[in-house]
Amino acid sequence: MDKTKQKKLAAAGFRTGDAKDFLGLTDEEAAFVELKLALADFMRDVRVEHGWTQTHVARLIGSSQSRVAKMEAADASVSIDLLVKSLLALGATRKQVGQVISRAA
Amino acid sequence: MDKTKQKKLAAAGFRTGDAKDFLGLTDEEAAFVELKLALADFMRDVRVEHGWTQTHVARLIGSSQSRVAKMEAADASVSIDLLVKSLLALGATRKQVGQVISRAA
DNA sequence: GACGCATATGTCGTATCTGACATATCGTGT
DNA sequence: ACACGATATGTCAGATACGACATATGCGTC
Repeated sequence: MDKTKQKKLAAAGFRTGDAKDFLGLTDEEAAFVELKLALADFMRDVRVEHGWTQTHVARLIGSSQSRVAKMEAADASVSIDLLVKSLLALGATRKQVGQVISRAA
Repeated sequence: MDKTKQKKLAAAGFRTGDAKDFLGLTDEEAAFVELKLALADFMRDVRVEHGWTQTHVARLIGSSQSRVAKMEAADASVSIDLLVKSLLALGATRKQVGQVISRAA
């Protein structure tokens, strides 16, 4: 597993290296986490491409800078609902969201 | 708006015909609801194609029949997280989920 | 190395989602 | 008309996600 992904999975609430994950992380769970990471990355891409700060994005979507940071980090406390709603609020289309999810890691 | 979609939007917690919706339902909100409806429909398709009852699906995903019914109805109380997790647990792939979301209504 | 700005992390009270249960409605066979 | 399996709807206590705030870390510029 490459280091970047490992770091992100860790941030998402899964620690690589302890027994539970290697033994118990099912295919669905892995797919779910990667799907969430893809949305989080896309969220950051959209923001950076517009040259926006996290604080500005927070204003646009009616949230706070800290939550935006957690969204981009795919923190365990952020839902896919929030990511999708936020992306749509930032101007992404439903089609784009679907494509981001479809794309293989 | 066709009657079927109208009924579903209503079930999803939006009542057509009152002022708030026609005045205040933004494009993002509409896109979000339709995205959720697409997942709900897909959930039903997967179940029916396998010839499963809602009770059986509930067992497979560790939930209850009533929640499965609400998922398929895109009830306001079900999250996209739950829909996606459930679909993955039923054997749908991340790619399929993305395609369902991408597809236009 | 102090300042300013952007991003990350921790915590908290409240709001929303969850599975479960009860119960209602539908559909179909007898 | 009745029974019965499947699906829908209402409700609730506990679980989880939310925005907000405080604070920490990074990172250029002076």
